Amino acid sequence: MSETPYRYTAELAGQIEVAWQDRWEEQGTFRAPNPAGPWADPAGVAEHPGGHLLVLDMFPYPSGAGLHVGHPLGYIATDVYARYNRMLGRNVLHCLGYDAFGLPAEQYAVQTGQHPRKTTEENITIMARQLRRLGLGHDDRRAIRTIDPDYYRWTQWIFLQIFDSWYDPEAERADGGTGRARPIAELVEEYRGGARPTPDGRAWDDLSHTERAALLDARRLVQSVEAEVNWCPGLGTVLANEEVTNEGRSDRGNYPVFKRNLRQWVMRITEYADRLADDLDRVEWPEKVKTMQRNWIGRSQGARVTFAVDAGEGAGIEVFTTRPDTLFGATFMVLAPEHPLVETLVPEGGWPEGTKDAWTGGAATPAEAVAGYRAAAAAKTDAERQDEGKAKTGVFTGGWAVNPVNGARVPVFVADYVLMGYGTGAIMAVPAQDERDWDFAAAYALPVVRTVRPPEGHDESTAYTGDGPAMNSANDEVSLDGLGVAEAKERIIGWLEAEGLGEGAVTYKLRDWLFARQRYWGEPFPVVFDEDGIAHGVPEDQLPVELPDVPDYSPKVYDPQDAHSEPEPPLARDHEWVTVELDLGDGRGPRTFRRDTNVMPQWAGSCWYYLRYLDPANDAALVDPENEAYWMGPRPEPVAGAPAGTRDPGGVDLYVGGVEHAVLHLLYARFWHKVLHDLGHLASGEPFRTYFAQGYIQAPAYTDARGQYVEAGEVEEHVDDDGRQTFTHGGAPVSREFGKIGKSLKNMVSPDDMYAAFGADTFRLYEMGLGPLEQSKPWDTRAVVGSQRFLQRLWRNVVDEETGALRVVDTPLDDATTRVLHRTVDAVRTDFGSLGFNTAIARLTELNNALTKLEGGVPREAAEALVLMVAPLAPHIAEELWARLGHDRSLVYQPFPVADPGLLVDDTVTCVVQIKGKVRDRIEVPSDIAEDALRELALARPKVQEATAGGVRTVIVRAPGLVNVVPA
RNA sequence: GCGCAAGUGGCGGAACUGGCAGACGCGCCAGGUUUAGGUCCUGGUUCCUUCGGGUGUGCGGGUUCGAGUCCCGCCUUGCGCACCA
Repeated sequence: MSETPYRYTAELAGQIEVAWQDRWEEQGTFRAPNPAGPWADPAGVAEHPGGHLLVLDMFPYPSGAGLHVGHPLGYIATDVYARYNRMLGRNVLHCLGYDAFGLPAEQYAVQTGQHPRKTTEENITIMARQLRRLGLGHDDRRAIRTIDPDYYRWTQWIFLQIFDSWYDPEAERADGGTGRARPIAELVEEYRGGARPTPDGRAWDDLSHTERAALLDARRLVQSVEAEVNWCPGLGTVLANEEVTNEGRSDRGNYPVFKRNLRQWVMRITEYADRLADDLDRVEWPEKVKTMQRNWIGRSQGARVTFAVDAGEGAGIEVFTTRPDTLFGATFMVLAPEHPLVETLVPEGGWPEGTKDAWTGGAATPAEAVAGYRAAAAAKTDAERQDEGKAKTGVFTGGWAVNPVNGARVPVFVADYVLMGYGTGAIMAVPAQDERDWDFAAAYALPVVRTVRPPEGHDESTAYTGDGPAMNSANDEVSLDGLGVAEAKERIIGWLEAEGLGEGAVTYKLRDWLFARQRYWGEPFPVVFDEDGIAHGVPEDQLPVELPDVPDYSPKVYDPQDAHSEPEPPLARDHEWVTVELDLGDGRGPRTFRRDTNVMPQWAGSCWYYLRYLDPANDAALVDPENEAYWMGPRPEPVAGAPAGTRDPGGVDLYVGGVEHAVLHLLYARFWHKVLHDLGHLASGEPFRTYFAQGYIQAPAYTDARGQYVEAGEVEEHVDDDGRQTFTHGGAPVSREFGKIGKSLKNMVSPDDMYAAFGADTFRLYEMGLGPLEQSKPWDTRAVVGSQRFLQRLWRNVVDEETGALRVVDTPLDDATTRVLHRTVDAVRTDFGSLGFNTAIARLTELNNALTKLEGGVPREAAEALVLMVAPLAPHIAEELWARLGHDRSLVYQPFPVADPGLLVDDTVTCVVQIKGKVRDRIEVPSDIAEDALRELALARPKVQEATAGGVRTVIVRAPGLVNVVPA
């Protein structure tokens, strides 16, 4: 029998933790009242005079491997923040659901031969157990799952809202801007009423069924387009641009991706490019993430200019340029190899007059040269094109164009440094002011005309891309000479527009969002096709379109290198499901349709889950508007750092998650949110007002002599004679590195092990105490014991380890401890409010240690305050101690301790006396000492006297803490 | 190549607007408790030192009475972008 049966061991911690988790669940402790909807509880809402707070974690994906110790970091942080805010009297909504559709689950299911629903649900069960054991204060009623028909019914509903919308760039918005999504029905009304003429002028009612559909489909925010897409044979599906890595491989699975022209569904996110870029000013996000989104959107301002072509009539080559001011320096043109005009430019027969040898690529005719170059370019992936470095290659097309500003004949080249996917796929080349064009000009002996005067000392063998006065830039009608870049741009655009040669223009790097996947495990499209191939949304009252339980859910995958394979969705194999009789409610009665066999990408479910959290049981709307306005509506004040005059867009109060979703999820969700806002479904204009990018926990991983990872748990550590650490695995030396926790580095550490060895509270405290939340930090299981010691001391300050009796005393706190207590309260409040949990823990540790050293037991006042302050971090032990201290209600809604400002300053402070900036002496002085008095006191000190024997040059006094004496 | 972060003890990290560098924790050292080990408790722990002090926040300069903090130039690491016209 142990002498300390009431010691706070991992075992006791476990008992306490599970008991409180049960109690919280039974009592619905963390259920946040809603103002409206099926769970309307206005009285409950009114009980929170402190207002409301919506705290959100990134939607977790239930992986088959279970959680590792890196996963809970953000969940713990938001839980601490949420619990702290509950104690401030706020109505806090915090919950967690599961993003459970998607590729990994499907891949896993295919591998194991089990249905993805089965494996997914098993994974959710495991993860839910692991998370529950952490003691997160989640509203358990709101744990939604994307794979549930009650959920994806609304995913499909949102899809239909977007499908049935068009973007009206002229429409005014409530926020004063122009451009917003409107229901397609309004477009129909405009056509029908004549407010908007049809392209050929016929009346709407005279158009055929298919003609009308074509007109509307061209305007919808979801469109089926024939476009160059990313085809991934290894996954058997097409992918969005955002899902393809820089190396031209799939984000998931790392398979090769090929460019293919295919007809596919896209969401017209490009219509929102400006707003997605501009509204970043209105949210509080890490600047890094805002920059990533801005780069991805890639907005650039410039002009479109048309160059007439020698050969054919009309057409001409349209280029986009950000430097229209340099038009006079355009000495040649370049088209992307895929550019459709290339063929029309190539003359029959041999090389035209003026062709230089370097331009021909050694071919006998332009046709041969161009065909050869295009074939070679087509055979390369984007990655291969880039791998070849910056060396410029290309061939002359044999065609000539005319520079519209000076009539100069300029040769037209094809070169793969111009990309078909950006701008118009054609450029005017201005070697003097563009490095790439300079390189090309140098390689192909093309002329260079400087049109911006470089500064003194500029290397004449390079392009000059900076600002400066224009030169060589005048014709009979317009002169830019002497103007700076900005003014020159403005003037030339004015002239181009007046002459009908071009116009100011904006282009974006952002492409429309390819939305369909030829896989099984996702939301089916709520779309059917009629006998004319026209797409119709499934009527709302017939949602959800349930994912059928097909016998063969494996996607048709191919050799990953087989670029010419074709996507084949698994749903297409279920002929019974594909063919359906429906009444669309359009007065034509039930008819036979063919279902769309694509499924939505994984992002679909995670684009709006935070909205469903607000009202998960609502079957009349995706969220009751009053609930959305309450939890997410705009706040009176804009976020910190927003430009003057900014209106708050609303959104989640705190969103915590990894930065890996900086462009994908965060951009898609903003897009959907804005569409729903435009259509009047949401009061908020942004989903995430404040986003905090957390760091990762890294764990040691070990490689053997061959560079292979070995199981980290089997590695032995040694210290050699020099005190250096060495590591061995099975006797053989291995080397250590730190990396992402997971199977591939064989360095998995499970929270389950931490629960067993220390308890959840210790684990929580350790993760929060490691360092700043935004930083990546190494995991060290051996150091966890420090957090356990803290809780053991806390426990011992309240409970006798031998008898289990209460140890606190009902004597008043001494003055010094009172001041320590109040200073701790003050510091901890500041730290909790700014997610500074590591420093909060340091302060609590100091207080705890101070109480430990008190003679004669810990006064109740201090013990209770400490328990309350520890509660957000280590809620179970805090609840247990609170109960043992005689309280019969949970401390979750207890007011957080308040510091008395009068107790934050001491009566006396230690003043530092410096001589020439070096600390030489200290004096105890009253904290309200006057400057002059302090100066006298300092100058009278023997050490100062000694140092200033030769006189005093100056004395700096910063009462009451510092005096710096500078001897002459 | 361009852009953005960050470099502080053996380790993770503290340090508000320039004002006692190293809070708190791990590890390590010493002492106490214990038959012993572990636990727990107390103290110590930048480096050098002739024990007076000197030195010290990636490197080199600068501003200042005073610099981890501000300025200039480098180095290293991490992240993002990378022919985007």
